[in-house]
Amino acid sequence: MAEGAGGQSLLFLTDEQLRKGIEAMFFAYRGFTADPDRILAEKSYGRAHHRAIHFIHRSPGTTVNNLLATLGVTKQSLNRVLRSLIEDGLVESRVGRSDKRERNLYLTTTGQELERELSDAQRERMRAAYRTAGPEAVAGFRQVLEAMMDEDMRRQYERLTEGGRK
Amino acid sequence: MAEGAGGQSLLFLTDEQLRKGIEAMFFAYRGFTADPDRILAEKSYGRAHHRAIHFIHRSPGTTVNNLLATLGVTKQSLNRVLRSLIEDGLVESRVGRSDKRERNLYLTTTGQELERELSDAQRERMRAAYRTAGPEAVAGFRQVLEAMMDEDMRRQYERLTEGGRK
DNA sequence: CTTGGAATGTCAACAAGGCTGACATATTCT
DNA sequence: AGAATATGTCAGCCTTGTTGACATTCCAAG
Repeated sequence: MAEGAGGQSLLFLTDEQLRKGIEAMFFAYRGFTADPDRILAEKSYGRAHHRAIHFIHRSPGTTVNNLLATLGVTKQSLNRVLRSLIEDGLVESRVGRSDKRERNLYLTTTGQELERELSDAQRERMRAAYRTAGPEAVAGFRQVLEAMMDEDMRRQYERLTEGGRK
Repeated sequence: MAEGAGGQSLLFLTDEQLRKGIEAMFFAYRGFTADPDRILAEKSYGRAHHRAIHFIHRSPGTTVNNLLATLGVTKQSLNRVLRSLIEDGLVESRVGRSDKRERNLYLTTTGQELERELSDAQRERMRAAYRTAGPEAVAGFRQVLEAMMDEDMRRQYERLTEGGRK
């Protein structure tokens, strides 16, 4: 039953299986953001701030335009978040060296501290999930997620993970 | 190097691996919601409407309180969304049979059509990802997602997937 | 029967964080 | 010199989350 031409079972492609995957994504993403959200709420920041901090940490010196592309929001939206982070002394914006129109973004010491706190919390949940599921499951997890991305996002993602710091 | 007491490699639990998983979740979730978002934008609905429609479809006759617990929002927030769906004739709200304080929620024919359109789009991307990654990867994907949920969410999730329609 | 509590709905106000459009400024490229 | 680029900013709008207050309706305990 439901055997493909190559004799391989395609039961994992039924609507029922796909629906389970969809609902798993929904609930898991809530868990994924829950811990940072709690920390951020105390400091009256939101997810938008977290995302900005995360990617500035990942690519220190990145420009505003780069960040816009990674986050997929408008400059007005990002600017609001960025302005508050700069005012609060978590992010530093330096005029570009070669091209003075650009602003290079860096985390300050305070910014790095918050980044640490947030990513520790998020990593801790991830680590627990990984440990529970085991290495083979983790490999599959990443494969499916990568296949689920849009082309542009996959490029962003690969640029980050391959070219990332060692 | 990095071998546990049982001789099993723990390299998949390094901060680097965890960070990749975190970023994969971020980008994949964008892809996950992209197709429904496009359809919803045309009809001037948002993700909140999609979520309500999805879970009413999954559990026809569910009460408002049930839906609140599943979605994790306040009744006021849900009520706004629900009201517009009822006004537009996508959702029907019937007074409860045994307990008349409760409202039982159902999709109308029109509501079912939109649900179909949305879930077709979302399933299509899921199917493509599943097919690319293969059945073993899918099993791992689900395992990690389930391990990532909060207790309450996992209960919600299991109640849905186990007790769900056949 | 009355009263307390539960479930629901509604109104108002507010905030975060998306969006668009328009415009200013500085800088670089042609 | 003029066009294009990168950024910032102002104003206004939308969705979707929040809290607080209050009305209604119904069930169940006293």
